[in-house]
Amino acid sequence: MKDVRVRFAPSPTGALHIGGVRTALYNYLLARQTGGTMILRIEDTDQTRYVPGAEEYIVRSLAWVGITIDEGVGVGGPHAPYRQSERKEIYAKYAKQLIDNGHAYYAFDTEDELEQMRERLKAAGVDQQQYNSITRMQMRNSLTLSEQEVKTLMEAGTPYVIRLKVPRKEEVRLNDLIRGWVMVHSSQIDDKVLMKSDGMPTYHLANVVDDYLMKITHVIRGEEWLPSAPLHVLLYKFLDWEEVMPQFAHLPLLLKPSGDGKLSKRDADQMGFPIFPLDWNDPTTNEKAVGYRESGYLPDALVNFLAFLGWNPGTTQEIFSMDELIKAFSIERIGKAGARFDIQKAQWFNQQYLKSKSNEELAIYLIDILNAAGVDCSQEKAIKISSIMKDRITFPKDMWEQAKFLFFTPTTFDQSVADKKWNADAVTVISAYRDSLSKLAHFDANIAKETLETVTASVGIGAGKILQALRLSITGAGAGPDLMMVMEIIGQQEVVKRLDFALQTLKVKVA
RNA sequence: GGUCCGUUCGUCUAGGGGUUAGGACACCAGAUUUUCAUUCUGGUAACACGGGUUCGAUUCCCGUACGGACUACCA
Repeated sequence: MKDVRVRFAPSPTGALHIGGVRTALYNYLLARQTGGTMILRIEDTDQTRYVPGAEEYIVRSLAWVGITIDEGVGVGGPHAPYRQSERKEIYAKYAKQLIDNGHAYYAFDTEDELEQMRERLKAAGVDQQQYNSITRMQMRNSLTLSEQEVKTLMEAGTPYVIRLKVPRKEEVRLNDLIRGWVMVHSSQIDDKVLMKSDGMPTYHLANVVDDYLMKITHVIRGEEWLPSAPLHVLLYKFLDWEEVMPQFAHLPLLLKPSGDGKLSKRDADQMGFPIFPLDWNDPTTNEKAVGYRESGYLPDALVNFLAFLGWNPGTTQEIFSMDELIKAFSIERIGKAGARFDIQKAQWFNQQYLKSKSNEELAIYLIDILNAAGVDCSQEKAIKISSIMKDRITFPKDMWEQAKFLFFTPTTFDQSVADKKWNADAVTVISAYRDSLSKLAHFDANIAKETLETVTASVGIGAGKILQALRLSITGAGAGPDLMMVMEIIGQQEVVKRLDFALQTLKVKVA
């Protein structure tokens, strides 16, 4: 195989969608596996949809998930510029070439005229209302107008577009890497606009020209492009680039959790999960969206999850680092059917990745979170907290949110637990335990435990019977991480203080 | 409507002419845990339908149904 060159080519119309991240990932995996080149190209040919900050957002998002770019916007390269708006003249040149070769033509039809044509066809019961080999002969273009008329119109500054002259009868074939041969009859393809009246190319022309000039070998993109792929094949042919045409791989779509339709921001909002990799403030609507990063997803976990949405290695291994993905990836093993987006699976991956981290690593996350919450914490203490919370969390922030009692003395107690477990025995043991603890010269989890055993033995009440009451008095809740470690983290004095408080507050019909 | 693509447990999927149709998530149950969580064990659960081809189809072929994408001077 020639040197693989792939590209990710988003348009900067907003934040990068999670589906786009997956597309970028598959491109990246193929590039890295083959020692090829990963290119980032920005498809900003629609000036009306340009959103400030979107391009930068895309670059930052890719960097966050660990997709590095070899060539393109932000890094440069031999085929610069990589922003299509800066390549206007290039497309114009090839459009002109197509016209000279009789494969394209100028069209002067106004929006109203196009609308009228569609209405007319619809009224006549024609299946497809398109600008094609038949209808173009009834429109105002350089095929129906005389050379002189065309010249006059253009000199008068009449707006015009350039359209592809799609042949009337031709079988267009394309061998998709994922779907096999796809055949479409040219009569089904309309005379797509190649150059818009503002002098910018449309996606179709720009993408073919750039892929050719940038020597792209594999076009890996979403399935929504499949219907227009035959058009692109036609373009390669008319430009005489057929032999170097890239291979196509149209990825199955990421579907809503309900399964009906492409995953959209709306669905994500409704179901309460992120759709963008990073936080995004839309400058046009002023809407704020929370990203995967800010929600507490680890980039490795997100990547692992995304990679498995539409692809699998054929083994039972589920956890893959980026390097392992690079080794295992293959286009052949990409599925054909759309994959529903299941956020629960993403959470499971996140949990797995979190669990595989060392306490020291987790402590770093925790300290960040605590700082943001304005809470002080030593590294030593953060490491201990990480160790007891590690197996109970899905997101780093859980270490804080589920363990606030480590920092604040509880002021209330879970009533249902109190009702069930706070009884005379509990009061007896806890009172005695409080007294023993207060006299200790040294204190840690082990000592706390030994002391409890001694106390329960001496009063003849099983530790199991009162442990939940003890937990309640220390944490305010009936469930939580290892209680002895909790006591060690809180410290002797604080524990005694809390026991006093609980004994006073929960005082029960002890007698 | 037209064109194209698709269809294995609820979800992601493996598999493939003869299998107890495998795994993972989720769910349920049991064990461990002083609790919850983790972990372990077990369980419920799938080849859309109809024809063909075949000794035999979930697997191959053809239809049907259903779903999706596309159908702009948007990408």
